[in-house]
Amino acid sequence: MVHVVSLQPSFLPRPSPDDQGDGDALRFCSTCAFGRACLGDGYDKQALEDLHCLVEHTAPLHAGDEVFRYGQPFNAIYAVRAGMVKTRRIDEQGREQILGFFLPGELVGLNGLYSSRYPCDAVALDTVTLCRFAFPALSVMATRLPAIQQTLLQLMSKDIVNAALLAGDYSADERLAAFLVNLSDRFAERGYSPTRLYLMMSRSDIANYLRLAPETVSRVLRRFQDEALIAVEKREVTLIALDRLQHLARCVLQS
Amino acid sequence: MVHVVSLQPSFLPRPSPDDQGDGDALRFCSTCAFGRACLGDGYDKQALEDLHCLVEHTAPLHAGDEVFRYGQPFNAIYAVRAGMVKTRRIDEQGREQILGFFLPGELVGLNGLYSSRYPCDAVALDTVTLCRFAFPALSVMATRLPAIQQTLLQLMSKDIVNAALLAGDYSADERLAAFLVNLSDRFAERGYSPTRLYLMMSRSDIANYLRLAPETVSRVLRRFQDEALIAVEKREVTLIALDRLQHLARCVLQS
DNA sequence: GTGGTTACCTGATCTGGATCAAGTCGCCGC
DNA sequence: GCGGCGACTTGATCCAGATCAGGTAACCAC
Repeated sequence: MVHVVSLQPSFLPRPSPDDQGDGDALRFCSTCAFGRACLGDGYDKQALEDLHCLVEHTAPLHAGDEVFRYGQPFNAIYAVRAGMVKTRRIDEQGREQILGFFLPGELVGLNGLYSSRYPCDAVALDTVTLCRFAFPALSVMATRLPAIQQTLLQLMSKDIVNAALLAGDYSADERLAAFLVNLSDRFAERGYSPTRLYLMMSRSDIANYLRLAPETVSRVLRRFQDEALIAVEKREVTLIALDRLQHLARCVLQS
Repeated sequence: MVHVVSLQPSFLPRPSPDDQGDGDALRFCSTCAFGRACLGDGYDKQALEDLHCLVEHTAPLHAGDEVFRYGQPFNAIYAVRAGMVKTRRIDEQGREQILGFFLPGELVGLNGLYSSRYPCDAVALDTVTLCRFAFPALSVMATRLPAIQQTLLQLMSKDIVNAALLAGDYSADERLAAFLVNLSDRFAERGYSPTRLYLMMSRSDIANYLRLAPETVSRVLRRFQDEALIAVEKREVTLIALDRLQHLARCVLQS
């Protein structure tokens, strides 16, 4: 398997002397989807230790590297530690369909559980580091640590709801506004600025994800800028009138 | 809560003398999403008994009745026993968005887990009977009976994959072909004919679900019939050239 | 029967966004 | 500097599917 990443178990000693066993683990884990579970807010010691043994930190991936690939056996899910990941499906005509973008703290790969093969590729958009949670080990652990089961079920449920959002028939304006507001929310959740977004992905990726043409994305961004909703500087977007954007996006995002 | 259905616990005596405690339970359960678990292929007796106590059979709903409603607290998922259910979301403009159709044996309501409120309405399309699995009781049981946890996770994972399918930018022909092939597959899975489909839902519902105009659905069905792919008689559709339909749908359905 | 209602079909027109076709800008290599 | 390349923008044209506007047929109430 050419694209399997090299893994470094988190319980091995690390070079840097100032990290207590795990670099910026505390800072990261507190914003991670599994945060509550990993940090062990009052869970039983043994299970927690097992969970920490289960997690492996991957060596950094670089832009274009694959986390996993369509059709590979599903054997792990990944939490993004740093950088951004996109998932995509290539259909029989060779057309790419982008399914989602994943920020630090978010979980990639849950959709592989059904069919026990990954139903899409996951690709690093820049330099990315990940936490790897092996399956079925994690699922076994979930039976012992109900908080983990709960987290898994909730995250998947959330993905179902989110997937349904983009499926609606919305206008280009609504889609793009929803995209920006959603990113803003997710950045904010993880402790980043909700108004200054750096879009790691290309315009074509955005367009593809929103099922629009790249030209349309350009034009709508332009118009949003003309209407003083946002300021665009290459891939850096500043949300100026978040309220008006939210209003535009309200139909898409209400959930 | 006006719309809560009346429930009849399955372990109470039933009127009909010829059913062994649960009517056509065996026939139904063998095709249900939880089938393996409920029929207890080699699971521990106690857990199985608990599961059967957990399940409640609802009194029949009639066309238009609601199984659950947007915003209600999430407290159960439902397996369809007979009839068909649709889920829908009404957005702020009052526009209806149909999220899915559910056949006998399929599970409705999993998307309520995240947020612990149902994110959509579920409505009976005809006379419908259901099995009700209470939450969080079911989730507690899942920690004791790993097969149930596995089933839950897989079903949700499947929903994620499915939701992504309709989100692609496909032509009206591709969408409708995929819709018919998908229904055919699901009917076949549950032991119904894969070629003679009775579409319980209206043309508008189909159109809405596929993000098309009702007129477009009419026209495409007409064309499919002219091209001898299908035969349409009101709501009864016969798939004549399933292979050609599958070919049309291949980009949408490959998963 | 009549009138009303609901579901569906079909033709004519319109339009949002795709597609086609040049651009511009920044960046890297040399 | 210059040429090439990839990401992005901008304008002109096109088209799949939406919308509009009548239809028909089945069904129910009275």
